[in-house]
Amino acid sequence: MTALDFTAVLAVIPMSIVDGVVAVLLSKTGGDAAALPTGSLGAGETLEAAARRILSAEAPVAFAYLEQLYSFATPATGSGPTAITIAYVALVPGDGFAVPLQAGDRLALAEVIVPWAGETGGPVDVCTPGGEPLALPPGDADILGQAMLRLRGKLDYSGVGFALLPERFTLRQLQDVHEAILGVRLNKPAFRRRMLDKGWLAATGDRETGASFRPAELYRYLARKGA
Amino acid sequence: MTALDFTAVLAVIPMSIVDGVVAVLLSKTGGDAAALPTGSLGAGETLEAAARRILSAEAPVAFAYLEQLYSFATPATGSGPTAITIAYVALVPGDGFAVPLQAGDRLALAEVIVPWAGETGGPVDVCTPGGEPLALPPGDADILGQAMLRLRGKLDYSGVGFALLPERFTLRQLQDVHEAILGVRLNKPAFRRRMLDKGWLAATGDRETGASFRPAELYRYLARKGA
DNA sequence: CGAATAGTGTCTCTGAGACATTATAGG
DNA sequence: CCTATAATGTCTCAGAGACACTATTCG
Repeated sequence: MTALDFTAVLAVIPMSIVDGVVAVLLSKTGGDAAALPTGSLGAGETLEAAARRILSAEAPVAFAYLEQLYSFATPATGSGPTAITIAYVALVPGDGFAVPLQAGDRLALAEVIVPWAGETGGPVDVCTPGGEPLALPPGDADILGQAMLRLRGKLDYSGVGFALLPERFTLRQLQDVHEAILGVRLNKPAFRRRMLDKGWLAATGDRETGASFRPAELYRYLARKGA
Repeated sequence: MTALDFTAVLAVIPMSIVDGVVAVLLSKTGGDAAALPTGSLGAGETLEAAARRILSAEAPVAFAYLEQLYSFATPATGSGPTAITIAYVALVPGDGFAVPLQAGDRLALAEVIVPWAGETGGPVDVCTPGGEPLALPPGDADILGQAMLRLRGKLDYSGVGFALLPERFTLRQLQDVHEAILGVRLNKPAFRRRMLDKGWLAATGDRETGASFRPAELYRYLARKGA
């Protein structure tokens, strides 16, 4: 068997929590159409380095936690060579989507609607913050569904949730992240106990400001391996 | 950025449970050295089809459940192009390793030794059934570690364990699979309750034969989506 | 009947949901 | 004092570990 040549494409999924729901940054491709940001792998580049470079070019967020999702081969269509696409999830903390969205109009903020419960799996829908459905290229809805499935599965044993929060956060913010990803409402006392019992959190002693009610305490995430 | 050309390699990890421990089939590369079976992606081939073809060529087992594991780019070393390697896990049921091992001497049966507990992650060691350590190419121990991590993580919510068992099996065999993958001993009554409560199993009414003691009932796995 | 393993009943402990109660900020 | 939310105490229930016990097959 001889080694054939292929093109290598990376698809990056910039994800964050915006207004209490899971949101992604998409490249505008038309009026009500958008697509995942993509780019080509460079020679001598690792996959993660390429994903980070493409994210900076297409959706320049200040910081993101990257995790490889899935790879697939798109068989050659007539002329061109077969393309290998490697999908990466980029978890953006806090309100990191605000800056790239203001910087230009190439990007579209999209809300992710998960039409299945638990860890069933399958494609998801996306719409604008106003509720208008967005059209995606074939395959992108499945990739986004895989990303949601991965997030739901890793949420309560791996600390991916903290990649979506700022350095210091309240337990209510942490619960909002979990509820947005899981798509269910959680019990507050039980959630607090479970999080604190894991030993991943350190109280800072400081409290949030600007609230017109009792301010919540701010916590830090004690980084563990495996994100 | 122009699209560059890369070579695409698939690495397949044939895994099974042999004598109560996790075992892999490796290609012999020397006296005490072995490597994961690999092959090139063909034009117009999907990744899973290529992995299945390579498995048939390198380690011809009768049946295997395939699952994509991870992809990485090996930067070009001087002359050749950058290689993209996509790793697949092939779960082989029952004693499916027996036939390919007898068919030739290109293959080595190796036992996987996991030096970390739980879902810590990291490279693993391999040795012959006799206990002799086997040398692996750089990176292969990490890929095998990722495979073990994936198996441990998916074991109790996804039914991957059943891909390592024959069509009909006893609850003791199922428990042996779980104990081999998790590397811990499990409580029998609790394990039985948990498995039966999931609703994934159907009793066949038949019992195993050949035992010199009370024969156990045989169960079937009620296939669910997501393997 | 003895040996070996299959399969079950029961106690206990832990973790989580539900609900009520107390605490603390601004207006 | 009122309101809204933070934070906690307590009851209850479900799931799992531990352990002992019964059941069934072969020799």
